[in-house]
This record gives sequence, C-alpha cells and structure tokens, in this order.
Amino acid sequence: MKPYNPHEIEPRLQAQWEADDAYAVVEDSPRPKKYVLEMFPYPSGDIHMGHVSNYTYGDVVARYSTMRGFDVLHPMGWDAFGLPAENAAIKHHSHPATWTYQNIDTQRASFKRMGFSYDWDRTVVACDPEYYRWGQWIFLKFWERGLVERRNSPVNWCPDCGTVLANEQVIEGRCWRCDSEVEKRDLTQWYYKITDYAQELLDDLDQLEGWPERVKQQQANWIGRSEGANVDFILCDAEGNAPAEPGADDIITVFTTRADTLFGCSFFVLAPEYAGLDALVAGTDYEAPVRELVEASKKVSAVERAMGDREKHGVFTGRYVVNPINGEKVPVWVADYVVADYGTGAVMAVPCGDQRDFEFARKYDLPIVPIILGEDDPLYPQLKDEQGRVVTEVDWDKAYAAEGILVQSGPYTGLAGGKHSPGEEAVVAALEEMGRGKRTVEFRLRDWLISRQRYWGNPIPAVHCPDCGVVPVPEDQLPVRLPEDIDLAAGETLATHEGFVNTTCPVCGGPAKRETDTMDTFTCSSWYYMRYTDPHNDQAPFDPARANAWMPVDQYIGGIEHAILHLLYSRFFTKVLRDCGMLDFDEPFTNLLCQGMVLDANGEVMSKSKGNVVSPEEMVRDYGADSVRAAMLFMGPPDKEKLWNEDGLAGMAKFLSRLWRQVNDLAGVAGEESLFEAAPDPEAAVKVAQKLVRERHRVVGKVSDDFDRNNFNTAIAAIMELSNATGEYLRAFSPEARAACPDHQALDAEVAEVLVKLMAPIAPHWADELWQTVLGHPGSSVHAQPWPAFDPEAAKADEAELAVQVNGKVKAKVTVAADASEEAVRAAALAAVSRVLEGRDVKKVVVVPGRLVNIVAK
RNA sequence: GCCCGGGUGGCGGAAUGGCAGACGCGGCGGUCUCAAAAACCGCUACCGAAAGGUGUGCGGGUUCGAAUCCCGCUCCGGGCACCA
Repeated sequence: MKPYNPHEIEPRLQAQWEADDAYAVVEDSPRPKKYVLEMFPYPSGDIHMGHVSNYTYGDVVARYSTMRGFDVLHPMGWDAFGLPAENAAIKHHSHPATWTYQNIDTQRASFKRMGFSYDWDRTVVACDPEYYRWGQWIFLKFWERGLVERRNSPVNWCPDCGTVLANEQVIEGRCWRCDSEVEKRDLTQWYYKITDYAQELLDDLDQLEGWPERVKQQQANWIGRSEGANVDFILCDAEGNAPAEPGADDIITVFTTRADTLFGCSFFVLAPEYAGLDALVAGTDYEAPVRELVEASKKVSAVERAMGDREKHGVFTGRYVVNPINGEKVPVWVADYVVADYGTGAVMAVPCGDQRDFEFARKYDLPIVPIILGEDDPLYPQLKDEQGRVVTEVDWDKAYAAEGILVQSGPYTGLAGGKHSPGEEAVVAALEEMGRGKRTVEFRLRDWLISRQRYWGNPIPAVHCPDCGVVPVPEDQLPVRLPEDIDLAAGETLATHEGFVNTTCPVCGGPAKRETDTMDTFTCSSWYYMRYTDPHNDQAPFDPARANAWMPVDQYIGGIEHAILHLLYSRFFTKVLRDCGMLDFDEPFTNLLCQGMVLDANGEVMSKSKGNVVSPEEMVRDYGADSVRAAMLFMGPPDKEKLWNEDGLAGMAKFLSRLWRQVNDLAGVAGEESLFEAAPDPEAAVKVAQKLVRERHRVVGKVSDDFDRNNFNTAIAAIMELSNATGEYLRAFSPEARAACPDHQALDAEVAEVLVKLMAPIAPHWADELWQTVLGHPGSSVHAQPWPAFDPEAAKADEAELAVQVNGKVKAKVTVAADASEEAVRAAALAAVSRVLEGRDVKKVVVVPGRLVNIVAK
C-alpha cells in the first residue's frame, strides 16, 4: 500500500486537472445550470485564511453540484482597482498595475495550490481595459436613463485617501478603508440615482428567500422607509398674523410620521444647514446668534456626530409659524439635532411625544403639552374629555413615545394615536382637505456618490466643454483609457496629466477637458458576475442571451461586511440593466451564504500588528491543501466565526490518512497495513457487517442533505461515522476472508467507492488519487462521476432501542423489533419500568415509534 | 434608543417538540515497543462510594414530553442611529 502523501499527490493532480481542462464550463449543456460564485478578491497580497474559508465553501458547492448532475459555472477574477495599489505604487515608485498584476499572479497560484475548480478561461480583471470599457458603457446607459447626476452638496471627504466617499463607505464617521475621520465638504460630484429604486430594492427583499434574514434586515434598515406626511406651516408675525394667500417663501414644510401629535407642537426647528435660514434672520437681532450656532455645528466632527446622544444646542430665530391644525403661533428655532438632508430639514417639535424634542424643551424651557397618554397615566382621567388646553406642563422625566390616546387635541381627542394610527390618518386627511398636508414616504437611503479623486479607477467617460457643458464620451470612443505614463510618486494625478486632460468636445469639436474623476470600485464589482457569463465579448458587456441563461447566481458566497455595500449596489445594477432590456430577472443572487470571519485560537482578529496571522501557504506546506480545506469546513457552521487552531488541522490530517488506509484495506491492497485484528465472535462480526450496510446508506443520505444546506461540518462528522463503522468492519473480517466471499467483495467495493465520492468535494486530490489508482479508474476523475445514490429503506435497522420515560424522565431502555406493534412496545415498556411504577397509577402511555415511550403515572 | 443574531462539557460544536452533548480536539487509561513516537483500542457533562440526583444564561408558562414554542429578564456579538 502506498502511504498517503499529500505533498506528492496534490501538485501532480493539479497539473493533471489543468492539462485536461477539467473545470472548463460547458455551454448549452443539456444538464440544468448552476452558477456558483464567490465574491472576487481584491489583490492585496497573497491570500489569507478568510479567502481559504470562503473559496473552500464555494469549491465544495461547485464540485458537489457537478457530481449531482448540474452544468456548473464556477469562475474567478479580481476586483483590481483601488487605493492600496496606488499607495504601493507611490511607495515603490512604480505603476499600480505592476503591483496589482503581481498580486494577481500570486493569488492565482495559491488558488490553484488549494485545488479550487475554476474555469480560468473566464477570468475577469477589473483594471483590464477590456473589462472597464464596459463599466463606462454602462455608465452611459445610466446617463441616458437619467440615473446619472452631477450636483453640488455636502459630501464625505476622507483626508487620508484624498477622495470623497459614498454614504455606505462611512462607518461611524470613519473611512471604511483607512479608518480616518471623515470630513464634510461642499463639492460637485457624480451620483448614481439609486434612490429612484429605493422602493423596489426594499420590496424585492421579500423575493430573497435564500438570503440570511440579518442581511435583508440590514438592507431594509439602510433603505429606511418611513410613511408619513408633509405638513405646511406658514410664517407669521409676532402677533400670529399670517398672509391669507401665502407664497412659496412663506411656507416651511416638515415631514412627520406622527401627524396625530400636531396639537402638541410647541415649537419648530430648522437644521443649521436649512437652505432658507439666512433669509429668515437676515438683518435681525437674531442673525448673529444663529450664525454662531451654524458655525459651531459645522465644527462637530463626523465621529462625534456618530457617537449619538450628544447634547443639543439651539437658538431662537425670532420668527414664528402657524400650526395648520389649530392656528396656534409656534416659535421657530435652529438646532443641531435636526438632520439637514432628511425630509425637508425642518421638523415640528412635539416634546410630549418625542424624546429629542423633550430634551430640547427641557433645556430651553419650552412648553411641554401632553396630547397623547396611556390609559394608565394619572393625567388621563382628567384630560379624557377635555377639548381645550388645560394642562400645558408636565412633571415627566421623559417623553411618552408609545402608542396611546389623544387628549387636548380638539376634534381628535379620544382617538388612538401612534404611527399609522386612526388619529394620524384623521389628522392627515384633515390637512389634505385644507391643502396644508400631503401623504408621502421618505427614505433614509441617499444617492450613490460614485466619483473618486483618484487615479487607479475606471475613468468617468465625460468631457467638460466650455460651450456644450458636460457631455458624455460617445460609445464608439470607449474605453477612456487610463494613461500608463504617470508618476504618482511625483504627485502626478489624472487632473495634472495634460495628455489625458486635453481633448476635444465630442459635440462641437472644440478644445475641451476630460473629466478626471474615476468611479468608485464598487461600480466594477456591481456587474462582474454578468461578465463571467460572456467574458470575451468585445461588442457588449455581455450577450443578454448568455447572461439570462446563466443568471441569476444560484449560490453566492462572501463576507458579511458586504451586507449593504456590494450587495445593495449589485441589486441596483441588476434592476437598471433589466430596465435597459438586457436582463429578464429582478435579483442577481438567489441564495446567499455570508461566511463568518476566521479568527485566531483566542477569538482575536488576525492582523499583522498583532502578529497572529496564520499563513495558508505554511499550513498547506505542513499538512497539504486537502487537510486545510477539510479542517476549515469541519470547524463549525460556515456563517459563524471560526477560531482557527492547528490541533484541528493535525486531527484532520490524521483522519485523511486513516481513511486512506481504510479505502486501501477495502480495496484489498492494504497488505501488512490491514486493520484486521481477529474477531473471536462470528455472530458479533455479522452484526458489524450489517451495521456497515446501514451506515453506508444512512450517511450518503445525511451528507447529501447536509451539502444541500451548506452544513459542511456535520457532513464531515457523518463521513467520520461511516469511517468508524468501516473500521469496526475491517477489524472483524480478515482480508483473506473478505476476498473469498462475493458478498464481502461487493460490500467492500461499494463502501470504498462511497467514501471516496463523499470526500471528493471536500478533499479533491485525496479522492481523485484513490479513485484513479486504488479503485482502478486510471485516466478518469472522480469529480466527473455521479454522486452516490442511497436507499432509505436499507438504512433502517431491524431492531430499535427505545427510551422508556416515566413522567418525562428516562428510567430504562428496551430493544424491540423495528416493526413491533404499538401494543407490544407498550407492554415491553411497562415491563421494563415495573419497579418504578410500583404503587402508582398509570394515567397514560405515549408511544413515539422508533424513539421512546413516555408513561404518565401518579 | 430601534432592528437582527446568539448564550449547550475543559475547547470547537451536534440535536428545531421526543434518550442533551453526535463528530472532533484536548485529557486519562490500555495494546504494541528495550523505550519513545506513530498507529490501534477503551473511558471522558456535573455531584455522589453507590443507589440516585442535577444539568442547555436567569425566572415563569404551554405540553405526556422543552436546548427547541410562548411571556418577562439578563449578558454577549452585529447593524442602524438625534432619520422626526
């Protein structure tokens, strides 16, 4: 017998697979399609353990799916634009492409060394002009459809990265990439109007049954839909006189989800950035303090802002508005707790029902009018039937934000209040009637800021012409190529590169300047999975027929950190391309697996600074790729965090080695290394053989089921159980005895084949080597074989051991025939616990066939 | 504050209404060996000498039966956050 030596077999089989083009995709196969995809990596260096885990899951799904009879598309590529390449280029005085392509080569070699089954002919590299030209093409399609906008507004600026960021890329006030504090700047930037799709992006989450609930929840929160109403307040003078026919300048609109609380509005607040604020206070005594507050709020950093629970600051503007529901005069304040870019940037303050307004009212001594109460509130009985205002002050220590009953609310008194309450509906209806309100919906989602002030990205295909304005680069002039002769280390940028900047206007032919911003890398990753379906197309990003045939992705696998970013943007792209007539489906990813992080043995994140990084290369060098793969899979459920420890890896290497020996023994080639130990008891030996037959069927069923649900850890546990049964069997029968008996021969061959096939997706080299050499199929590959079948009937034992419970506590066990009648089972159970039942009345006997008997006794 | 997860042996975990701790790691004991390693076998939730009892974060409930379902807490992790 040849001992198991991964270091010899793995490189040899990898070379064989490559020579045979074993994982090339078959187009137009009669088999049903399955698109298995892992999020493509950023080429930041060599792969780390997180990559090993992510891509191993994908490889198991791909290989298993092939064996199950699917035509599998399993491609790989690189998300190759981005800042790290630029930083490396500056450091090494080279070009970002050099660093990027070197890392791609390193990672590709590591992926091959792990035995991943990709169709390398379909590789997509995002910084390749043959790919990014189509990203530009898609940009033009978006532009045609009115989904591209260039506008000036306050944006997130990362000083360290020297570029603006999308909202989604700011994590608690810090840059997602470098963790620097983000600043607000007023800049003119390019946007994709993702908000046009906010409702559909929210609604279609319901279609995504194969997505983890938490990811859908996070997206729903991020989109943040609120139903409410816009309510118009009219500016009035200090005596409360408002113009009878107000013009646009006389109206301030607020968005509210709680129109039912309008009677409790005792002041009114504008955001410091509110557009009309200057005009309201210009030339008054209030101008100076208002200006001071506005300046102070600008200085608050994004990180501080993100901390929440900050002290609120505000000043009175000297102006008043009229509350449309009751005609009351309400003072207008400016305060830093109002968010400028949500709703209208103005809010009606109801301190009795809103904690923020309550805190502000307490601080500046503004009235708190109770207009909504719980029935158990001591105030409720006295305000129950009051129509006019009686109480205008309360001794509460916080607002009453829950649902309740409206009081002191004129005709609405007595109605239920709250979001979507009858009270709210009645008030909105009344406001609509008088032309002062309108039902509306607000989203938290902002448009996607896609322009970046960096070199290493996809150039935005636009030209600035002094006569024609900002115009698109015509399709036939794509791609707008990044200039290769650029010295980033010397501070050169696209904007200073004259050869790039200077061009002619595609409309009038006059001299013009190119747009020098590039696109967010997330635009590259929003459609690469479509490109894989038709990667060499030089006429279009992809042929719709091919994309529609392969898409949507059946199983997508990647990190939870993309729960919003990449996954939301990709859903948006898919919907827009569908509306362009290029796709006939709504959602790109049918099933999503978000893998948990790989941490060190103490549960710490692996990082260079902590010095706890585990190198996949070293692990593969010491134990072989198959053991690393299997150990990773066995560590726990894929979506949970994994604590990497080398003991588990060593254990897995032993298991592969033991199983190798068992397969050899079953195949009759173990020789001296046979596990046979001599079984003195022939009757027991027969039982061991019968058990092996049952286990062979049961375990195939269990492993199939587990793979279907991505439960890789329990699949391996089940294979270990089959291995344990095999071990018992091999100890019980000598190789000679087995060789002499046709029944044994058949069983041995079958179990050997089952073991090898079950392991094939997990340990592909180990399995293929055994398949080709020990099981006698030279030149063929186990990975092209059909998955083993099983017979659930054959998995059943003819006897069953049942637990006998008395009042739910196990008191005894009985062994009965599997087909024993309920009556017989009951009798056996009662007999087994007769001692416990002595002197007690049996009230009831519950028989659960095949499992247990519960006797209820008093 | 709101929204999601989660809490099971020394450790990773298994069991989604039916014998809690599958499978593995670690530990202990054994076989083999001059010895050790490797390999193989057995034991391994806790208390107890045993009989027996206790046990899935805590407290209640539903059920013949609850880690699993319901109610109330608590702790840990994640997301969002002055979003009106």
